[in-house]
Amino acid sequence: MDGPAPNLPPLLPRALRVADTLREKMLDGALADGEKINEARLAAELGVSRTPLRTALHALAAEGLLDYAPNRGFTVRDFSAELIDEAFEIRAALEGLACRFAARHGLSPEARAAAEAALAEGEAVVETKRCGANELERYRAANVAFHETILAAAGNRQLADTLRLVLNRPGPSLRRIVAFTPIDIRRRVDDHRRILEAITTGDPWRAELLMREHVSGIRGGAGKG
Amino acid sequence: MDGPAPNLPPLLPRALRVADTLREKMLDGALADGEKINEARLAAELGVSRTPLRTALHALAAEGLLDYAPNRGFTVRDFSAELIDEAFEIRAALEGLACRFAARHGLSPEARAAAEAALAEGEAVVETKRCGANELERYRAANVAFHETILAAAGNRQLADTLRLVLNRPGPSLRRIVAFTPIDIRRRVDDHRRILEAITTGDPWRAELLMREHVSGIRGGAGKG
DNA sequence: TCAACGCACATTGTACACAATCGCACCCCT
DNA sequence: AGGGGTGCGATTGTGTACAATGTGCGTTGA
Repeated sequence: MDGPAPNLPPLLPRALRVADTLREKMLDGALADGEKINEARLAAELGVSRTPLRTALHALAAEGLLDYAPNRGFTVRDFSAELIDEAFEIRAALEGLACRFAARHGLSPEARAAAEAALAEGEAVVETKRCGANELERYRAANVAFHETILAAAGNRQLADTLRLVLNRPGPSLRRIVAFTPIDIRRRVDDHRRILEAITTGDPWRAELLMREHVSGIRGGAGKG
Repeated sequence: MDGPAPNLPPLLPRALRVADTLREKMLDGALADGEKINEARLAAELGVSRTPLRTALHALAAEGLLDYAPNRGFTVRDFSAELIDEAFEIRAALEGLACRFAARHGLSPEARAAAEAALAEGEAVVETKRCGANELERYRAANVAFHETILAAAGNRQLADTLRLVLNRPGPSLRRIVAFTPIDIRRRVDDHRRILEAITTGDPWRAELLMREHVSGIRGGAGKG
Protein backbone atom coordinates (compact mmCIF):
# COMPACT_ATOMS: atom_id res chain seq x y z
CA MET A 1 0.00 0.00 0.00
CA ASP A 2 1.18 3.42 -0.81
CA GLY A 3 1.67 6.38 1.49
CA PRO A 4 -1.06 8.72 2.64
CA ALA A 5 -0.79 10.86 -0.47
CA PRO A 6 0.07 8.42 -3.28
CA ASN A 7 2.07 9.90 -6.10
CA LEU A 8 -0.55 12.32 -7.28
CA PRO A 9 -1.41 15.15 -8.04
CA PRO A 10 -0.91 14.21 -11.70
CA LEU A 11 0.71 17.61 -12.13
CA LEU A 12 -0.11 18.52 -15.68
CA PRO A 13 2.44 20.81 -17.30
CA ARG A 14 1.88 24.39 -16.28
CA ALA A 15 1.48 25.44 -19.90
CA LEU A 16 -1.64 23.30 -20.25
CA ARG A 17 -3.14 24.51 -17.00
CA VAL A 18 -2.47 28.07 -18.07
CA ALA A 19 -4.08 27.51 -21.47
CA ASP A 20 -7.18 26.11 -19.81
CA THR A 21 -7.31 28.97 -17.35
CA LEU A 22 -7.09 31.50 -20.15
CA ARG A 23 -9.81 29.75 -22.14
CA GLU A 24 -12.05 29.91 -19.10
CA LYS A 25 -11.34 33.58 -18.64
CA MET A 26 -12.20 34.28 -22.21
CA LEU A 27 -15.46 32.36 -22.02
CA ASP A 28 -16.35 34.09 -18.78
CA GLY A 29 -15.48 37.43 -20.28
CA ALA A 30 -12.79 38.05 -17.68
CA LEU A 31 -10.56 38.97 -20.59
CA ALA A 32 -12.22 41.74 -22.52
CA ASP A 33 -12.41 41.67 -26.31
CA GLY A 34 -9.49 43.35 -27.97
CA GLU A 35 -7.53 43.54 -24.77
CA LYS A 36 -3.78 43.57 -25.16
CA ILE A 37 -1.91 40.96 -23.17
CA ASN A 38 1.14 41.89 -21.17
CA GLU A 39 3.16 38.75 -20.72
CA ALA A 40 5.06 39.76 -17.62
CA ARG A 41 2.02 40.99 -15.75
CA LEU A 42 -0.18 38.06 -16.72
CA ALA A 43 2.57 35.61 -15.82
CA ALA A 44 2.85 37.21 -12.39
CA GLU A 45 -0.92 37.06 -11.91
CA LEU A 46 -1.00 33.38 -12.77
CA GLY A 47 2.05 32.64 -10.68
CA VAL A 48 4.13 31.13 -13.45
CA SER A 49 7.09 32.29 -15.44
CA ARG A 50 6.76 33.71 -18.91
CA THR A 51 7.90 30.48 -20.57
CA PRO A 52 4.83 28.29 -20.03
CA LEU A 53 2.62 31.34 -20.44
CA ARG A 54 4.06 32.04 -23.86
CA THR A 55 3.60 28.42 -24.81
CA ALA A 56 -0.06 28.67 -23.90
CA LEU A 57 -0.48 31.97 -25.71
CA HIS A 58 0.94 30.66 -28.94
CA ALA A 59 -1.26 27.60 -28.71
CA LEU A 60 -4.35 29.73 -28.13
CA ALA A 61 -3.39 31.91 -31.07
CA ALA A 62 -3.13 28.82 -33.24
CA GLU A 63 -6.59 27.84 -32.01
CA GLY A 64 -7.87 31.20 -33.14
CA LEU A 65 -8.71 32.60 -29.74
CA LEU A 66 -5.97 35.20 -29.73
CA ASP A 67 -4.46 37.47 -32.31
CA TYR A 68 -0.71 37.49 -32.60
CA ALA A 69 1.51 40.07 -34.22
CA PRO A 70 5.26 39.43 -34.26
CA ASN A 71 7.15 41.59 -31.82
CA ARG A 72 3.87 43.17 -30.84
CA GLY A 73 2.34 40.47 -28.71
CA PHE A 74 -1.10 39.01 -28.28
CA THR A 75 -4.56 40.52 -28.15
CA VAL A 76 -7.85 38.92 -27.24
CA ARG A 77 -10.00 38.38 -30.30
CA ASP A 78 -13.40 39.88 -30.11
CA PHE A 79 -16.45 37.81 -30.83
CA SER A 80 -19.27 40.22 -31.34
CA ALA A 81 -22.85 39.29 -32.07
CA GLU A 82 -22.66 38.78 -35.82
CA LEU A 83 -19.48 36.77 -35.44
CA ILE A 84 -21.27 34.52 -33.01
CA ASP A 85 -24.03 33.94 -35.54
CA GLU A 86 -21.46 32.96 -38.08
CA ALA A 87 -19.70 30.67 -35.64
CA PHE A 88 -23.01 28.88 -35.14
CA GLU A 89 -23.31 28.31 -38.85
CA ILE A 90 -19.85 26.83 -38.95
CA ARG A 91 -20.77 24.60 -36.06
CA ALA A 92 -23.97 23.61 -37.83
CA ALA A 93 -22.08 22.65 -40.96
CA LEU A 94 -19.54 20.58 -39.04
CA GLU A 95 -22.04 18.85 -36.79
CA GLY A 96 -24.16 18.12 -39.83
CA LEU A 97 -21.15 16.49 -41.41
CA ALA A 98 -20.54 14.46 -38.26
CA CYS A 99 -24.13 13.35 -38.39
CA ARG A 100 -23.78 12.19 -41.96
CA PHE A 101 -20.66 10.22 -41.13
CA ALA A 102 -22.39 8.62 -38.17
CA ALA A 103 -25.33 7.64 -40.32
CA ARG A 104 -23.05 6.28 -43.01
CA HIS A 105 -21.04 4.15 -40.58
CA GLY A 106 -24.04 3.15 -38.55
CA LEU A 107 -24.15 3.30 -34.78
CA SER A 108 -22.46 0.68 -32.67
CA PRO A 109 -24.78 -0.88 -30.07
CA GLU A 110 -23.06 1.10 -27.33
CA ALA A 111 -23.31 4.37 -29.22
CA ARG A 112 -26.94 3.72 -29.99
CA ALA A 113 -27.66 2.96 -26.36
CA ALA A 114 -25.89 6.13 -25.28
CA ALA A 115 -27.84 8.23 -27.77
CA GLU A 116 -31.13 6.66 -26.71
CA ALA A 117 -30.28 7.27 -23.09
CA ALA A 118 -29.49 10.90 -23.71
CA LEU A 119 -32.67 11.25 -25.69
CA ALA A 120 -34.73 9.59 -22.96
CA GLU A 121 -33.24 11.87 -20.37
CA GLY A 122 -34.18 14.86 -22.49
CA GLU A 123 -37.72 13.59 -22.85
CA ALA A 124 -37.89 13.01 -19.12
CA VAL A 125 -37.02 16.66 -18.62
CA VAL A 126 -39.74 17.64 -21.05
CA GLU A 127 -42.21 15.50 -19.10
CA THR A 128 -41.64 17.58 -15.99
CA LYS A 129 -43.07 20.55 -17.89
CA ARG A 130 -40.85 22.68 -15.72
CA CYS A 131 -37.91 24.78 -16.70
CA GLY A 132 -35.99 25.68 -13.59
CA ALA A 133 -32.24 25.67 -13.11
CA ASN A 134 -32.38 22.02 -12.24
CA GLU A 135 -34.22 20.98 -15.40
CA LEU A 136 -32.00 23.21 -17.47
CA GLU A 137 -28.89 21.55 -16.12
CA ARG A 138 -30.31 18.08 -16.70
CA TYR A 139 -31.20 18.98 -20.25
CA ARG A 140 -27.86 20.58 -20.86
CA ALA A 141 -26.03 17.45 -19.74
CA ALA A 142 -28.27 15.22 -21.84
CA ASN A 143 -27.79 17.47 -24.81
CA VAL A 144 -24.02 17.46 -24.54
CA ALA A 145 -24.10 13.69 -24.22
CA PHE A 146 -26.23 13.39 -27.34
CA HIS A 147 -24.02 15.59 -29.47
CA GLU A 148 -20.81 14.02 -28.22
CA THR A 149 -22.14 10.56 -28.86
CA ILE A 150 -22.84 11.41 -32.46
CA LEU A 151 -19.52 13.13 -32.87
CA ALA A 152 -17.77 10.05 -31.51
CA ALA A 153 -19.83 7.80 -33.76
CA ALA A 154 -18.67 9.80 -36.76
CA GLY A 155 -15.26 8.29 -36.11
CA ASN A 156 -13.35 11.16 -37.60
CA ARG A 157 -10.76 12.73 -35.40
CA GLN A 158 -10.01 15.58 -37.75
CA LEU A 159 -13.63 16.56 -37.74
CA ALA A 160 -13.82 16.21 -33.97
CA ASP A 161 -10.76 18.40 -33.53
CA THR A 162 -12.03 21.03 -35.93
CA LEU A 163 -15.41 21.10 -34.28
CA ARG A 164 -13.89 21.33 -30.83
CA LEU A 165 -11.98 24.39 -31.94
CA VAL A 166 -15.22 26.04 -32.96
CA LEU A 167 -16.91 24.97 -29.75
CA ASN A 168 -14.16 26.57 -27.73
CA ARG A 169 -15.04 29.91 -29.18
CA PRO A 170 -16.98 32.20 -26.85
CA GLY A 171 -20.02 32.15 -29.10
CA PRO A 172 -21.15 28.59 -29.58
CA SER A 173 -19.45 27.41 -26.42
CA LEU A 174 -21.20 24.63 -24.62
CA ARG A 175 -21.10 26.58 -21.44
CA ARG A 176 -23.38 29.31 -22.68
CA ILE A 177 -26.55 28.26 -20.97
CA VAL A 178 -29.39 30.52 -21.82
CA ALA A 179 -32.97 30.66 -20.65
CA PHE A 180 -35.27 28.16 -22.29
CA THR A 181 -39.01 27.81 -22.24
CA PRO A 182 -40.31 24.28 -21.92
CA ILE A 183 -41.45 24.57 -25.52
CA ASP A 184 -37.89 25.27 -26.63
CA ILE A 185 -36.67 22.17 -24.90
CA ARG A 186 -39.46 20.11 -26.36
CA ARG A 187 -38.67 21.23 -29.86
CA ARG A 188 -35.00 20.47 -29.42
CA VAL A 189 -35.69 17.04 -28.03
CA ASP A 190 -37.98 16.40 -30.97
CA ASP A 191 -35.14 17.41 -33.24
CA HIS A 192 -32.89 14.96 -31.50
CA ARG A 193 -35.37 12.14 -31.95
CA ARG A 194 -35.71 12.78 -35.64
CA ILE A 195 -31.96 13.03 -36.04
CA LEU A 196 -31.40 9.76 -34.28
CA GLU A 197 -34.08 8.15 -36.37
CA ALA A 198 -32.44 9.33 -39.57
CA ILE A 199 -29.13 7.95 -38.38
CA THR A 200 -30.47 4.56 -37.36
CA THR A 201 -32.48 4.14 -40.53
CA GLY A 202 -29.32 4.89 -42.47
CA ASP A 203 -30.29 8.11 -44.18
CA PRO A 204 -27.06 10.10 -44.11
CA TRP A 205 -28.15 13.14 -46.06
CA ARG A 206 -31.37 13.56 -44.16
CA ALA A 207 -29.46 13.15 -40.91
CA GLU A 208 -27.06 15.87 -41.96
CA LEU A 209 -29.82 18.22 -43.00
CA LEU A 210 -31.73 17.75 -39.77
CA MET A 211 -28.68 18.31 -37.63
CA ARG A 212 -27.79 21.43 -39.54
CA GLU A 213 -31.23 22.86 -39.09
CA HIS A 214 -31.19 21.85 -35.47
CA VAL A 215 -27.97 23.66 -34.68
CA SER A 216 -28.86 26.67 -36.79
CA GLY A 217 -32.14 26.91 -34.94
CA ILE A 218 -30.36 27.26 -31.64
CA ARG A 219 -29.10 30.65 -32.52
CA GLY A 220 -31.82 33.21 -32.22
CA GLY A 221 -32.83 31.37 -29.13
CA ALA A 222 -30.10 30.17 -26.96
CA GLY A 223 -26.97 28.29 -26.05
CA LYS A 224 -26.35 24.70 -26.98
CA GLY A 225 -29.45 22.90 -28.00
CA MET B 1 16.44 56.73 -52.47
CA ASP B 2 17.28 54.04 -49.99
CA GLY B 3 20.59 52.32 -49.50
CA PRO B 4 21.69 49.27 -51.43
CA ALA B 5 20.19 46.89 -48.84
CA PRO B 6 17.47 48.83 -47.05
CA ASN B 7 16.62 47.59 -43.59
CA LEU B 8 15.58 44.11 -44.60
CA PRO B 9 15.57 41.12 -44.09
CA PRO B 10 12.23 41.53 -42.28
CA LEU B 11 13.45 38.96 -39.80
CA LEU B 12 10.32 37.19 -38.73
CA PRO B 13 10.54 35.56 -35.33
CA ARG B 14 12.36 32.27 -35.54
CA ALA B 15 9.38 30.46 -34.06
CA LEU B 16 7.23 31.38 -37.07
CA ARG B 17 9.90 30.45 -39.58
CA VAL B 18 10.35 27.14 -37.81
CA ALA B 19 6.62 26.47 -37.82
CA ASP B 20 6.48 27.15 -41.55
CA THR B 21 9.49 24.94 -42.16
CA LEU B 22 7.92 22.10 -40.23
CA ARG B 23 4.62 22.46 -42.09
CA GLU B 24 6.53 22.23 -45.35
CA LYS B 25 8.34 19.14 -44.19
CA MET B 26 5.11 17.49 -43.25
CA LEU B 27 3.49 18.31 -46.57
CA ASP B 28 6.54 17.07 -48.42
CA GLY B 29 6.59 13.95 -46.34
CA ALA B 30 10.04 14.70 -45.00
CA LEU B 31 8.61 13.98 -41.58
CA ALA B 32 7.20 10.48 -41.62
CA ASP B 33 3.79 9.73 -40.17
CA GLY B 34 3.89 8.77 -36.53
CA GLU B 35 7.48 9.83 -36.16
CA LYS B 36 8.50 10.92 -32.71
CA ILE B 37 10.10 14.32 -32.45
CA ASN B 38 13.27 14.83 -30.47
CA GLU B 39 13.43 18.45 -29.53
CA ALA B 40 17.15 18.74 -29.01
CA ARG B 41 18.04 16.99 -32.24
CA LEU B 42 15.49 18.83 -34.36
CA ALA B 43 16.53 22.15 -32.85
CA ALA B 44 20.13 21.44 -33.78
CA GLU B 45 19.12 20.47 -37.32
CA LEU B 46 17.20 23.70 -37.77
CA GLY B 47 19.91 25.76 -36.17
CA VAL B 48 17.78 27.27 -33.44
CA SER B 49 17.49 26.71 -29.74
CA ARG B 50 14.76 24.63 -28.21
CA THR B 51 12.71 27.65 -27.15
CA PRO B 52 11.39 28.82 -30.53
CA LEU B 53 11.17 25.22 -31.65
CA ARG B 54 8.92 24.34 -28.73
CA THR B 55 6.79 27.37 -29.45
CA ALA B 56 6.32 26.16 -33.00
CA LEU B 57 5.62 22.60 -31.91
CA HIS B 58 2.90 23.63 -29.50
CA ALA B 59 1.33 25.81 -32.16
CA LEU B 60 1.38 22.99 -34.69
CA ALA B 61 -0.15 20.68 -32.12
CA ALA B 62 -2.94 23.19 -31.57
CA GLU B 63 -3.44 23.26 -35.34
CA GLY B 64 -3.85 19.51 -35.29
CA LEU B 65 -0.73 18.65 -37.24
CA LEU B 66 1.08 17.09 -34.30
CA ASP B 67 0.09 14.95 -31.38
CA TYR B 68 1.21 16.05 -27.99
CA ALA B 69 1.40 14.04 -24.80
CA PRO B 70 2.56 15.81 -21.64
CA ASN B 71 6.08 14.91 -20.62
CA ARG B 72 6.22 12.60 -23.56
CA GLY B 73 6.66 15.01 -26.40
CA PHE B 74 5.33 15.37 -29.91
CA THR B 75 4.66 12.91 -32.69
CA VAL B 76 3.76 13.56 -36.31
CA ARG B 77 0.12 12.77 -36.96
CA ASP B 78 -0.48 10.36 -39.74
CA PHE B 79 -2.84 11.20 -42.55
CA SER B 80 -3.53 7.98 -44.33
CA ALA B 81 -5.74 7.61 -47.39
CA GLU B 82 -9.11 7.38 -45.70
CA LEU B 83 -8.27 10.29 -43.44
CA ILE B 84 -7.49 12.33 -46.52
CA ASP B 85 -10.88 11.50 -47.99
CA GLU B 86 -12.51 12.68 -44.81
CA ALA B 87 -10.46 15.84 -44.78
CA PHE B 88 -11.75 16.59 -48.25
CA GLU B 89 -15.30 16.28 -47.03
CA ILE B 90 -14.59 18.71 -44.24
CA ARG B 91 -13.07 21.06 -46.74
CA ALA B 92 -16.08 20.65 -49.00
CA ALA B 93 -18.46 21.51 -46.18
CA LEU B 94 -16.50 24.61 -45.18
CA GLU B 95 -15.96 25.88 -48.70
CA GLY B 96 -19.61 25.31 -49.38
CA LEU B 97 -20.41 27.44 -46.40
CA ALA B 98 -18.06 30.13 -47.60
CA CYS B 99 -19.81 30.05 -50.94
CA ARG B 100 -23.19 30.51 -49.32
CA PHE B 101 -21.94 33.47 -47.31
CA ALA B 102 -20.45 35.02 -50.42
CA ALA B 103 -23.73 34.58 -52.29
CA ARG B 104 -25.66 36.03 -49.39
CA HIS B 105 -23.47 39.10 -49.10
CA GLY B 106 -23.09 39.52 -52.80
CA LEU B 107 -19.76 40.12 -54.50
CA SER B 108 -18.11 43.50 -54.47
CA PRO B 109 -17.17 44.76 -57.92
CA GLU B 110 -13.51 44.00 -57.20
CA ALA B 111 -14.28 40.51 -55.95
CA ARG B 112 -16.46 39.82 -58.95
CA ALA B 113 -13.76 41.06 -61.30
CA ALA B 114 -11.20 38.87 -59.59
CA ALA B 115 -13.44 35.82 -59.80
CA GLU B 116 -14.19 36.48 -63.47
CA ALA B 117 -10.52 36.91 -64.18
CA ALA B 118 -9.64 33.64 -62.48
CA LEU B 119 -12.43 31.95 -64.38
CA ALA B 120 -11.30 33.42 -67.68
CA GLU B 121 -7.77 32.28 -67.06
CA GLY B 122 -9.05 28.78 -66.38
CA GLU B 123 -11.05 28.82 -69.59
CA ALA B 124 -8.01 30.06 -71.47
CA VAL B 125 -6.13 27.04 -70.21
CA VAL B 126 -8.96 24.80 -71.38
CA GLU B 127 -8.83 26.43 -74.81
CA THR B 128 -5.25 25.32 -75.26
CA LYS B 129 -6.49 21.73 -75.10
CA ARG B 130 -3.11 20.88 -73.67
CA CYS B 131 -2.24 19.63 -70.25
CA GLY B 132 1.47 20.00 -69.74
CA ALA B 133 3.24 21.25 -66.65
CA ASN B 134 2.82 24.78 -67.86
CA GLU B 135 -0.95 24.54 -68.32
CA LEU B 136 -1.26 22.72 -65.02
CA GLU B 137 0.55 25.47 -63.20
CA ARG B 138 -1.56 28.15 -64.87
CA TYR B 139 -4.73 26.32 -63.94
CA ARG B 140 -3.52 25.76 -60.39
CA ALA B 141 -2.87 29.44 -59.88
CA ALA B 142 -6.22 30.40 -61.37
CA ASN B 143 -7.95 27.84 -59.23
CA VAL B 144 -6.34 29.07 -56.03
CA ALA B 145 -7.26 32.61 -56.96
CA PHE B 146 -10.86 31.61 -57.56
CA HIS B 147 -11.26 29.82 -54.26
CA GLU B 148 -9.47 32.50 -52.29
CA THR B 149 -11.59 35.20 -53.85
CA ILE B 150 -14.76 33.45 -52.74
CA LEU B 151 -13.37 32.80 -49.31
CA ALA B 152 -12.50 36.46 -48.96
CA ALA B 153 -15.92 37.48 -50.24
CA ALA B 154 -17.50 35.36 -47.53
CA GLY B 155 -16.19 37.96 -45.13
CA ASN B 156 -15.91 35.57 -42.23
CA ARG B 157 -12.56 35.36 -40.59
CA GLN B 158 -13.46 32.46 -38.34
CA LEU B 159 -14.45 30.42 -41.35
CA ALA B 160 -11.32 31.45 -43.19
CA ASP B 161 -9.16 30.43 -40.26
CA THR B 162 -10.91 27.14 -39.82
CA LEU B 163 -10.66 26.35 -43.50
CA ARG B 164 -7.02 27.30 -43.61
CA LEU B 165 -6.34 24.82 -40.84
CA VAL B 166 -7.91 22.08 -42.92
CA LEU B 167 -6.04 23.19 -46.02
CA ASN B 168 -2.76 22.97 -44.14
CA ARG B 169 -3.33 19.28 -43.63
CA PRO B 170 -1.27 17.04 -45.88
CA GLY B 171 -4.38 15.69 -47.61
CA PRO B 172 -6.32 18.56 -49.11
CA SER B 173 -3.30 20.83 -49.22
CA LEU B 174 -3.21 23.24 -52.10
CA ARG B 175 0.21 22.08 -53.01
CA ARG B 176 -0.85 18.63 -53.98
CA ILE B 177 -0.77 19.00 -57.70
CA VAL B 178 -1.85 15.86 -59.45
CA ALA B 179 -2.02 14.98 -63.06
CA PHE B 180 -5.13 16.16 -64.86
CA THR B 181 -6.54 15.33 -68.21
CA PRO B 182 -7.85 18.27 -70.22
CA ILE B 183 -11.32 16.93 -69.58
CA ASP B 184 -10.81 17.14 -65.83
CA ILE B 185 -9.80 20.73 -66.11
CA ARG B 186 -12.74 21.51 -68.35
CA ARG B 187 -15.17 20.00 -65.89
CA ARG B 188 -13.70 21.93 -63.00
CA VAL B 189 -13.78 25.18 -64.88
CA ASP B 190 -17.41 24.47 -65.74
CA ASP B 191 -18.03 23.94 -62.05
CA HIS B 192 -16.43 27.26 -61.33
CA ARG B 193 -18.62 29.03 -63.84
CA ARG B 194 -21.79 27.59 -62.43
CA ILE B 195 -20.69 28.41 -58.91
CA LEU B 196 -19.96 31.99 -59.83
CA GLU B 197 -23.29 32.23 -61.59
CA ALA B 198 -25.12 30.99 -58.51
CA ILE B 199 -23.31 33.54 -56.41
CA THR B 200 -23.94 36.48 -58.69
CA THR B 201 -27.59 35.62 -59.16
CA GLY B 202 -27.93 35.50 -55.41
CA ASP B 203 -28.77 31.86 -54.87
CA PRO B 204 -26.89 31.01 -51.67
CA TRP B 205 -28.07 27.46 -51.18
CA ARG B 206 -27.43 26.46 -54.76
CA ALA B 207 -24.02 28.08 -54.57
CA GLU B 208 -23.23 26.08 -51.46
CA LEU B 209 -24.39 22.83 -52.98
CA LEU B 210 -22.42 23.35 -56.15
CA MET B 211 -19.26 24.20 -54.28
CA ARG B 212 -19.65 21.17 -52.06
CA GLU B 213 -20.04 18.90 -54.99
CA HIS B 214 -17.17 20.57 -56.75
CA VAL B 215 -14.75 20.02 -53.88
CA SER B 216 -15.98 16.52 -53.16
CA GLY B 217 -15.48 15.69 -56.79
CA ILE B 218 -11.83 16.58 -56.61
CA ARG B 219 -11.09 13.61 -54.45
CA GLY B 220 -11.04 10.49 -56.52
CA GLY B 221 -9.29 12.52 -59.13
CA ALA B 222 -6.76 14.89 -57.89
CA GLY B 223 -5.44 17.75 -55.89
CA LYS B 224 -7.11 21.09 -55.66
CA GLY B 225 -9.69 21.67 -58.28
C1' DT C 1 13.22 -18.04 -13.63
C1' DC C 2 10.63 -14.26 -13.02
C1' DA C 3 8.82 -10.28 -11.02
C1' DA C 4 9.54 -6.08 -8.63
C1' DC C 5 12.42 -2.63 -7.16
C1' DG C 6 15.58 0.99 -7.97
C1' DC C 7 19.17 3.45 -10.09
C1' DA C 8 20.99 5.98 -14.18
C1' DC C 9 20.29 8.05 -18.50
C1' DA C 10 17.51 10.45 -21.80
C1' DT C 11 14.05 13.73 -22.63
C1' DT C 12 10.82 17.17 -21.49
C1' DG C 13 9.28 21.36 -18.58
C1' DT C 14 10.48 25.74 -16.28
C1' DA C 15 12.95 29.66 -14.82
C1' DC C 16 15.91 33.31 -15.60
C1' DA C 17 19.10 36.34 -18.03
C1' DC C 18 20.13 38.69 -21.99
C1' DA C 19 19.45 40.32 -26.91
C1' DA C 20 16.36 42.37 -30.30
C1' DT C 21 12.61 45.11 -31.37
C1' DC C 22 8.97 48.46 -30.76
C1' DG C 23 6.73 52.84 -29.17
C1' DC C 24 7.19 57.11 -27.56
C1' DA C 25 8.81 61.34 -26.12
C1' DC C 26 12.28 64.54 -26.54
C1' DC C 27 15.31 67.27 -29.07
C1' DC C 28 17.29 69.43 -32.90
C1' DC C 29 17.16 71.52 -37.22
C1' DT C 30 14.94 74.14 -40.83
C1' DA D 1 5.87 75.89 -35.29
C1' DG D 2 6.31 71.67 -37.76
C1' DG D 3 8.76 67.51 -39.43
C1' DG D 4 12.10 64.16 -38.79
C1' DG D 5 15.73 61.79 -36.44
C1' DT D 6 17.35 59.83 -32.08
C1' DG D 7 17.81 57.92 -27.58
C1' DC D 8 15.39 55.72 -23.74
C1' DG D 9 12.02 52.73 -21.46
C1' DA D 10 9.03 48.96 -22.08
C1' DT D 11 7.94 44.63 -24.14
C1' DT D 12 8.85 40.69 -26.78
C1' DG D 13 12.14 36.93 -28.64
C1' DT D 14 15.92 33.66 -27.73
C1' DG D 15 19.53 31.07 -25.49
C1' DT D 16 20.99 28.47 -21.66
C1' DA D 17 20.99 26.28 -17.19
C1' DC D 18 18.58 23.53 -14.24
C1' DA D 19 14.55 20.87 -12.27
C1' DA D 20 11.09 17.30 -13.05
C1' DT D 21 9.51 13.47 -15.32
C1' DG D 22 9.65 9.30 -18.08
C1' DT D 23 12.14 5.10 -19.72
C1' DG D 24 15.02 1.25 -19.87
C1' DC D 25 18.16 -1.90 -17.83
C1' DG D 26 20.45 -4.23 -14.21
C1' DT D 27 19.98 -6.07 -9.73
C1' DT D 28 17.89 -8.51 -6.01
C1' DG D 29 14.99 -11.32 -3.71
C1' DA D 30 11.74 -15.11 -3.43
